[in-house]
Amino acid sequence: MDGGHRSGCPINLTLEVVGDKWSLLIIRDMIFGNRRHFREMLKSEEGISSNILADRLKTLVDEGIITKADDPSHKQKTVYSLTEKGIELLPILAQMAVWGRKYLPVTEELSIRAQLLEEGGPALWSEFMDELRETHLGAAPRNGARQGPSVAARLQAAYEAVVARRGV
Amino acid sequence: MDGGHRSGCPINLTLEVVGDKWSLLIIRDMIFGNRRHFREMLKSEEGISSNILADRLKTLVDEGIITKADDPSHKQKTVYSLTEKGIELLPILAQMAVWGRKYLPVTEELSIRAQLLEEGGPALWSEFMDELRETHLGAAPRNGARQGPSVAARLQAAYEAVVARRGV
DNA sequence: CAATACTAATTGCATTTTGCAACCGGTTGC
DNA sequence: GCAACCGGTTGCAAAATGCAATTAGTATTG
Repeated sequence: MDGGHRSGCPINLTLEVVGDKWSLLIIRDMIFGNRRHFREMLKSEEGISSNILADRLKTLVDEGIITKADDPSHKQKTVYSLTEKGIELLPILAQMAVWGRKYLPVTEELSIRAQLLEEGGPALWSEFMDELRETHLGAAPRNGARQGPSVAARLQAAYEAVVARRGV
Repeated sequence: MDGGHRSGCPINLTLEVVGDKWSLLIIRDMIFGNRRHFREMLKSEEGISSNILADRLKTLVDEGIITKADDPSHKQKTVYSLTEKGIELLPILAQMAVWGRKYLPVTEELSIRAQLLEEGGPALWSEFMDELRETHLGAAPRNGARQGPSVAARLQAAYEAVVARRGV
């Protein structure tokens, strides 16, 4: 009747899908690190192991959060892309970043992106999500899209500036 | 050196603390259901078992997200309260509720609160968090506090109206 | 054209976490 | 005095996780 769900509460259902220690980190790497291939994701900051990564990618595909396709440039490569459902996880990640930055022992270089995202607020998240729709869904740039460097590029530049200032 | 953390990324650190299937449900019940005692929390919609509940409450206390105190009205009762750190998890829950309501098979009576929270936006979340500071931290009402029924009361009334309309 | 490195995973196995049900000593209200 | 309630604890089975080695096929390099 209910597909084996514990309850029909939206928070509970969300936790049933992404309430583990790895799924949202994979989404984070896809969104902020533009990682699209298995080997790239395997090099996550936190050291995910290959069996867990393979399992989570399968689950995320089944849940409609990402899609999987052959990479035309390399017969053995697989490209993973975010769906609209996956792109809209960004506000959850953003709020987690706000909370983590405020209350947990973050490192400066890994939280500079979170700081910019917090300062930019929902307007910046929205701009970023539009970029992700272009990158992952092949959507056309939205009307009135901002000129200049993309949100992804600005976040990356800020990260690299911190790394450069503080040394490798 | 780093207290055993996988990385200093704010999203990762947040997931290390609340990245499981139960912790945020306990917080949800404390925030939206005003559940403060062990036996109340045990009756969660999803059926948490007592050993898991005891374990998670201990962890949440250790992490500074909730506090534990004797209930003066009953020698054997323990009252759990949210800390400021715990209250500020509300935006994460709210975003999860938005996403879950949009993409997962929620039930109407369990998502009406999420709908009101989404419509009210960050301003309503902020008002709700101020109420929680009064209830859990003994804070004074903020200046210019809204008159009339509290956010908690409004959410509860909306829930009960749906239940009444649709039958038990 | 053979050696090497890279691709997305899979396998086996040990450890950890979860879930279930029964149980516990003490307290409270009737 | 007794049933219901209090916050847990215990024992045990099942599931999830973590690690290291391995796989079969593909691309690059000398």
